[in-house]
Amino acid sequence: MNPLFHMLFQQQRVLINKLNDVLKEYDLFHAQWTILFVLHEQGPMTLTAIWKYLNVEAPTVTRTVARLEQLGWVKRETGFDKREKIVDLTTKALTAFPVIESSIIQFEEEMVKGLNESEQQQLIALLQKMKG
Amino acid sequence: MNPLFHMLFQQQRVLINKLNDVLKEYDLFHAQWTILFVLHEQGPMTLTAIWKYLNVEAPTVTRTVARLEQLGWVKRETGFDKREKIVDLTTKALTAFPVIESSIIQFEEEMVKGLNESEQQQLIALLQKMKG
DNA sequence: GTAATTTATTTAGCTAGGTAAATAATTGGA
DNA sequence: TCCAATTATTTACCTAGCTAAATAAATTAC
Repeated sequence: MNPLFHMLFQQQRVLINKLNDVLKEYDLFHAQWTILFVLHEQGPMTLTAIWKYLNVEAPTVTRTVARLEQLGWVKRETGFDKREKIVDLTTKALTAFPVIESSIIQFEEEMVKGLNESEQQQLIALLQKMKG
Repeated sequence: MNPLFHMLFQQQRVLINKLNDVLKEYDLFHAQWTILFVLHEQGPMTLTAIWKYLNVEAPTVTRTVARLEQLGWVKRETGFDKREKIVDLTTKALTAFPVIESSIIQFEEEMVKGLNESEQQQLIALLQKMKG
């Protein structure tokens, strides 16, 4: 196995586990947080808008949004087009958001503190270049 | 969300999907192939040796090895220490290995062809550095 | 205006990661 | 020696990707 690929896999798994660990305090998992983050950034979105934005498949988003609704982070309403469901943050989510976000930012800074600004840019550029 | 993290996540998902696509021809998934690869490299191993080597949790390996056994790629035998199971490749796996491996090598080369040797080294080094 | 096609979402079922706890065999200590 | 602790594996059950196919609503073509 190409050592670069192996490293990407390991790195990503470690990152997800650490992220989940930070989010544990708020009873969230990383994919759930990602959706809350996107909704906070973009405002109410349809399911299709979410999965296209995140570049994952529709059923994955359906499931995670359903879970977020159960947990009270999100509400779903049928749109004018009755096929689509519009997803929006609840007040619970809006209230909790800044606190969670600051935890995440702190974590992210901790994670990349081994790299200076230029190295981060370089890493992003190299990853982009690999996207053959 | 930190753009670097976001990119790592996307990259890894794209990579796994493409890998699975290559392996489809052989009725394998990437995690299954990884275990076959390790066994080919290291010879017969206990489950514990495998999950420590791959740096994943034991139940994940138990499940995947069980599936590989069902599919006839691998056999399990109890060791001298009756707690441990020793996993080994079947003749089917040994026969198919070179063919699959060459597909994978070709795929890997295709994937990194946007990067020259020094860029690959650089990328590995930067990822390593992030491992805070 | 109705039938065919497209689009949005969901359901079912697979792989693959994780944790927590159960079981069985081995090892160590009093 | 025998009981306690450790170790190897498994089971049960989460999250989170994926594909394929079902359903329902909207759009298009005739």
